[in-house]
Amino acid sequence: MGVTKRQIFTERQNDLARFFKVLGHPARVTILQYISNKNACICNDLVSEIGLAQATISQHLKELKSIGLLKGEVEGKSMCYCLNVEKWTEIQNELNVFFNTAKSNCC
Amino acid sequence: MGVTKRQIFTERQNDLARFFKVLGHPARVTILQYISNKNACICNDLVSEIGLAQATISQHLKELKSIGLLKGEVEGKSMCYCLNVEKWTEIQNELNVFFNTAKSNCC
DNA sequence: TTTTAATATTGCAATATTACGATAATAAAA
DNA sequence: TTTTATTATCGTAATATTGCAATATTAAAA
Repeated sequence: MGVTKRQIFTERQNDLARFFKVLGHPARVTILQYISNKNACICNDLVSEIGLAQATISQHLKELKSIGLLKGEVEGKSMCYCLNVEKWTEIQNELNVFFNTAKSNCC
Repeated sequence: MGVTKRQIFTERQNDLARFFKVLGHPARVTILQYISNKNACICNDLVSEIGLAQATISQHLKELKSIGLLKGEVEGKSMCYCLNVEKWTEIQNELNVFFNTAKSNCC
């Protein structure tokens, strides 16, 4: 056992769950807050800002990139990460549709 | 290793992540959709509707209850689950604040 | 070219999650 | 009281996630 049975759900259900799941870690929430706060994009400051090892931060950034929430660009010898605002808005809208649909059906 | 370091994050960051995490499974997304669709509250239909064992569904319901998204009431020999609309709205608002704050800081 | 700085990847250990069968608990029905 | 139906909990196996040290990669600087 132990395998999530994705095949019994719709693509939309799986996609929604995937978005929620990636956002479902305090380090990733914090990374997103930090990057958006700095306006300018951020790279390794996260390591000193958040108390996690460089390898760990890098993994979390990878997850956030995997759903398109972050864009990373090479900037000299470091990486410049910034919010992908289009995707950000798209996901926010998706989640609101999910919430509003449920609410309107229910009550 | 393997333990999420919650102590290095704020309560709000942990709370947000917790909401996202609970919603981050396709079975739980599906359960919420199903319950809200039926308007009337639902209990064991979920087991036949979704292709998961009764014990598994029960665990997922427990998770959803743990963040207050569902209310469960005894109804004869079965349980009647329904959306906790106040909590639903509250969480939706929290998530929107998170999304909007990031967006307005960033761009 | 060699060094340095920043980031990514690999490999591993610890922990958490997912799922299910078996069983317990609960309440109505017989 | 006994049976039946429904839901919860326990125990366990499989898988996934988290975190870090060590190492690789990459590009500027010396």
